[in-house]
Amino acid sequence: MKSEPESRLENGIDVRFGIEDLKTLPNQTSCWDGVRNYQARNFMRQMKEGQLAFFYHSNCKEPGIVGIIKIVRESYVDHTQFDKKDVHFDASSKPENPKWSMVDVQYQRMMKRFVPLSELKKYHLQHCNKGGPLKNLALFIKPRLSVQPLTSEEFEFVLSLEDKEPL
DNA sequence: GCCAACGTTGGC
DNA sequence: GCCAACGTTGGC
Repeated sequence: MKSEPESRLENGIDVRFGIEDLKTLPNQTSCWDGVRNYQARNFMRQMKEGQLAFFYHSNCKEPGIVGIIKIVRESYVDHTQFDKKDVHFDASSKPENPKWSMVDVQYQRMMKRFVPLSELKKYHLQHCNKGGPLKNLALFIKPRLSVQPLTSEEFEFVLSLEDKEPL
């Protein structure tokens, strides 16, 4: 799940939400609002309580995976779509038939070390040539998707990188 | 700031 | 249903 850790104004509103921001919230829990892409929404709708996800920092100096979060509430209506003052207000969505959903996530822990996009990319290229778990990682196959799935094999491999030396 | 790789919109 | 024009994401 991607989010921007650096302050940036969108319609005069700061859209920053890094893992440090999640940590400071009550229960270290937050709704994952503002997703306005159907594929990303559908992936969130498939999420089950208790599942883990990587927290990915995007659109920043050092993009990559910073930590692990857990789905603590399954998909429900994203209220920000009806809020005219919200950055992600959607005039085309009606309360009787809401378009957008969100889940709640809770901070679990930081990665033992930051796993940068550049490193994931190296493994991806390696695996495309010689075969390996990151061959079809959605991060590269479906760029620009803010919520994307990993197979358990992909998840375990990425997780194992925190115990390896940076590539 | 640039721009590639998408997704969305809307005319026809 | 096609597709041109436009908007967004996000790395660089």
